[in-house]
Amino acid sequence: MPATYKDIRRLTGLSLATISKYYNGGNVLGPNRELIEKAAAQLDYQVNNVARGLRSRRSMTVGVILDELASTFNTTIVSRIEERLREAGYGTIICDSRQDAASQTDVMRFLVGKMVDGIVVVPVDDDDTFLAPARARGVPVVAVDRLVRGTDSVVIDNRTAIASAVSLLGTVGHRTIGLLAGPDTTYTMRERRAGFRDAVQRRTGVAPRSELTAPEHISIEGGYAGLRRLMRLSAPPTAVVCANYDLTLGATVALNELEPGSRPALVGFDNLELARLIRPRPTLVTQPVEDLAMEAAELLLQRLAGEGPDAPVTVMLDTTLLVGHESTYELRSTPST
Amino acid sequence: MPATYKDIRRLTGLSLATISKYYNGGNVLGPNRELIEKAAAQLDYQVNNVARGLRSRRSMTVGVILDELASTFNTTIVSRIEERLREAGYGTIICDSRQDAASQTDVMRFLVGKMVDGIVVVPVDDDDTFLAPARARGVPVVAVDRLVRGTDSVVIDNRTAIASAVSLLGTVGHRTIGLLAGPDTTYTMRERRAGFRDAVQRRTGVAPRSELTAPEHISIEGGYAGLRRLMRLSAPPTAVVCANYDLTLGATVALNELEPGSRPALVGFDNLELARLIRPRPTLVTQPVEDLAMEAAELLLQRLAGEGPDAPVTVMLDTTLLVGHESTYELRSTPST
DNA sequence: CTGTTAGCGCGTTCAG
DNA sequence: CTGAACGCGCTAACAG
Repeated sequence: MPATYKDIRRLTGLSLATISKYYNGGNVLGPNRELIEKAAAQLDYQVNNVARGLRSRRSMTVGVILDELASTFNTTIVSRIEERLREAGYGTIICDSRQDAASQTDVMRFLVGKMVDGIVVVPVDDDDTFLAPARARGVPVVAVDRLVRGTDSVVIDNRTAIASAVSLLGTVGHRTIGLLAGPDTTYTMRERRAGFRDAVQRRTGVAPRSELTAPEHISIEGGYAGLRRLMRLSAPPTAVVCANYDLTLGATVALNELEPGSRPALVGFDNLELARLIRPRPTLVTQPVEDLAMEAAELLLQRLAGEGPDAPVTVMLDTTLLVGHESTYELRSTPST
Repeated sequence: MPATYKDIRRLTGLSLATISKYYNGGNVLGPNRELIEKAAAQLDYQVNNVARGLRSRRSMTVGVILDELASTFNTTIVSRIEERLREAGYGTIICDSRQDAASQTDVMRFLVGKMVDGIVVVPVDDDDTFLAPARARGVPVVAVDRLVRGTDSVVIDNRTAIASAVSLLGTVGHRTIGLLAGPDTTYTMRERRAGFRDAVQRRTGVAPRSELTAPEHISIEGGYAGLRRLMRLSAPPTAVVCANYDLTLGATVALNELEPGSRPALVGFDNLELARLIRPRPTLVTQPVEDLAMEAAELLLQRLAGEGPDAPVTVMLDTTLLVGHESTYELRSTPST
């Protein structure tokens, strides 16, 4: 049975209002402060945030909905967001929608029912109807890694990211470049594929053959199967760009099974942990994942404080092309004579 | 401004008590049920869980404290626990203690202040004083992957896990076996190292030289550096057991940089995702991570329901030794003549 | 600066 | 089975 203001009142003789003020940064006389502090220590008192939430209409919790918890990208996002929000006193309720739209809808209702003050979401697809409960309640939502119309969004510049990879490969002589990317059902993949096609078109004057950009399942196995598929084409690519971490991982495994001489150059996406150790160092499109998370957290905190512009904000961050150490050789196209 | 019972009363003419009963599984007449349902739909009514929590003294949220969010092991744990608890109506507040004891203490206070009904924790080390706030409040705690005295714990049989790896290696002729493990500051690593020493002692009659079991930093880089260190010994091991996923990953990278003929046999820990693709398939000690999570969730739900034995429960699960496909060759010791 | 008073939205008595 | 009344712990007016 936790202690309450009443217990403190009993021990100090002060009124509830004074005690409340003490706990809410109001002005309380020195002697009274000490009285309260002593009583609180003795009672092991802790503010009841539930009662406080009922009164103030703020639960001091936010919801984070992830399309998939088991991904490095997302855990980094959550970790940073949680850290920043906790600093500000918010608890982070996490929900994994497991790439399932129906489950995402359930989770949204669940969170709104839990009276969260705000929501960060990495949506499973482009259908934003699941946001309805939050919108109806006026609960602020920040989308991460997806551009959602009518909602604050924090994304990376996907087109430029992929274009820079294509550009680098083109510079070192590659003419036939393949892309390993997921289906066009998400913003991210659509942008990356579009960025790829545009970049190739600009460089060569023609769009890449569709078999060079066919969608794969977004997974390690998808990357593995995808690279093998590309290399079996009648005119296989001499270089491959991967549009995602898992695809990069799978493609790397497949690559290592090929004869050294017949391996295409590879530009991967985002796998920083391993990148430091694998030799030759792979060339990578690197997302500023932590910045993405920080921007999302700050944006949400702003909304929670009732600040920020009236219109939805879109924050777009730049990626970095991390060129592999011994990549001059690695990236060079094998002469096609 | 969300709707309340009062709004429903206005639309139905029923009393607050009846409406409350409807939402709490009580007996309400058919016609009245329909009335309430219609009004609720019209008002887009949702129960205010904060108010409910104040009254019922249950916030219907639990806290999960992780020593590190950015680990596959932990994300799997969280994902499953979150799923199970949400089914039961509980929200999961996640907190990353980032391997820092002080931060772990902060987080515990934070969660208790948030009035969580229970806590699941993967502690950073053996010091359990951080549990004090939960104990003082009678908040049930379940420890995962660590044995905590006086607290419900769900762990794996670490000693047997490592012993089975040593046993397999011994069977195929290895006499000098190295271990890559972290320092003895956590239960897990202590058990695994002890299991290793015991198993080697049983097989050979003597304990392994300490340089064969020296602690490494638990990370990909630690595994990388550790394997290289072992191979530089005057009498290097012909086989190496890794006591953790990251160490396995790093050791694998280092292994691939060695001359094929001089590579030790490797038994890894837990890296299921990659294991399906890497050839030859590595031999792995596999933890039942999902079961671990489920047991923890069920145990906590039991405690939340006020059930279960009076004394703390320890659940110990078995691991599986997943023998690599082409491992008969891989695991065989190179004749040392 | 402090105390008094009146709820926040809901669950739970107890009568009826 | 239903309704009226009270209070969970705290905050937000007001008075003083």
